[in-house]
Amino acid sequence: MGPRTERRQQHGEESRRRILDATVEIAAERGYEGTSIALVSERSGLPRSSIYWHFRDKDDLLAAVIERSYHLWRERLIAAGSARTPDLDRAGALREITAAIAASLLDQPEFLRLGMMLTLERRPVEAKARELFVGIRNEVLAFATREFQTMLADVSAAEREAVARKLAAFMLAAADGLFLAYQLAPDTFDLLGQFELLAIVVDAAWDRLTV
Amino acid sequence: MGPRTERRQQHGEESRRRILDATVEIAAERGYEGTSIALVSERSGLPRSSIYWHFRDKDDLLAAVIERSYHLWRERLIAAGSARTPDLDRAGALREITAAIAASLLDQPEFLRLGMMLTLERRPVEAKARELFVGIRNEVLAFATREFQTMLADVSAAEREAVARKLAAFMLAAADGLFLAYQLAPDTFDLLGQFELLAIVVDAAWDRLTV
DNA sequence: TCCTGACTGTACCAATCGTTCCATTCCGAC
DNA sequence: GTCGGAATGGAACGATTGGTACAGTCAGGA
Repeated sequence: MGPRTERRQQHGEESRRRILDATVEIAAERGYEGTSIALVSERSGLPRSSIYWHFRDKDDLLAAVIERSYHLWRERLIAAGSARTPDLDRAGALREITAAIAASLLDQPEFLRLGMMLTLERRPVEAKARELFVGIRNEVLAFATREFQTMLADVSAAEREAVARKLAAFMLAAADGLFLAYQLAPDTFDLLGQFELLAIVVDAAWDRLTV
Repeated sequence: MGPRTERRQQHGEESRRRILDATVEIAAERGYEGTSIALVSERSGLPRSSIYWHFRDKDDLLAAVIERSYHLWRERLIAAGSARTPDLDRAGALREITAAIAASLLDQPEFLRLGMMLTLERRPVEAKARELFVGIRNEVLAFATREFQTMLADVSAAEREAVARKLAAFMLAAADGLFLAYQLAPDTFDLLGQFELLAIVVDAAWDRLTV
């Protein structure tokens, strides 16, 4: 890998990035079937043939978009969640977590938008992109479950995992729902306030499930 | 309207129903753009021209589908929610409500599936179908808010409406999220258990918001 | 028997779909 | 300058898209 390939790759990567930028924008607006290669070409300024040079086919392109938007969202979430106040009580910790999720979703909404669309769109030939999202989603759920388990020190080991899993699944699903409601009416839906309520609600459920 | 028109209308209504049946099935699977007239024709067994005889265009067809699936779901929800146990405490009442919602969604999932897809799909030319769903959704929210207000007798009138609206918005959004998670993994997601948890959670939030 | 209006069947339209092909351009290495 | 691979440009492909036009079928009323 001399400097030659580096420069060439820089040029190629730049085009690839522009294609992905255009695609994520379109796909988050119009779903899988609504994302046409012609529109991607038009909005990225690159010819159709370039798209097929960088990606095998449409399915491959959409999968790449999911992957990249996931990583962008994940970085944003980690950035928002890293500044944790030490020695916080459970309610406070939950409030910080939900605030971080809300911030990451406001900043990088494309990943979840796209993932939800792929969740709902059940085409006969299952798209690679959908499978990718399902896998990522399961990882996130497993991560949240582990986090909750460490916060459940006072519960017997037997029921700890079950409670943690149930709470994590609920919290993730509820966060999805709040995001969706926000997509429906961004001007009137109080996303941040609802995420605060989510923290309160999970905290309360904690008591009721473990007593 | 003599017997002649009746018979003819019966025939026509039958065709119209078959078209709507096929469309709702396809649209709930593939979204707006994925719903092609050719596929609707094939699955309903009626020629394309009949579809255009019954509906002005694709947009009109989709709007009709939304409307009918909403009414079907609504009937199912009312049926599930009408058998309310008298003199139940708040927690019990909430559990009955969430159970009714869960049952209606399991029985008539198409309405919410379709509505969510239209919520996420933001095409430049806003479809009539989407506006219809937004309107229905606002009605449901208003209804839930009113119901909650009557259950908030112990709260001062000033904050009663605000609290009821916030709780109703949260409950609806969370229900959407649970439904979505179930769509993602119907085999592993415990929809009924999660809806029970939703009842518990809203009951707990009630105390914390009104104290 | 003929008329009428609801519905069906066929053919057609321009536009767009995803994809392929291939000639051309670009640019660093030699 | 020449070579080679990365990348672009443009044309073309067969299939499918939503939509229109129109003739034909059918049943019931006059």
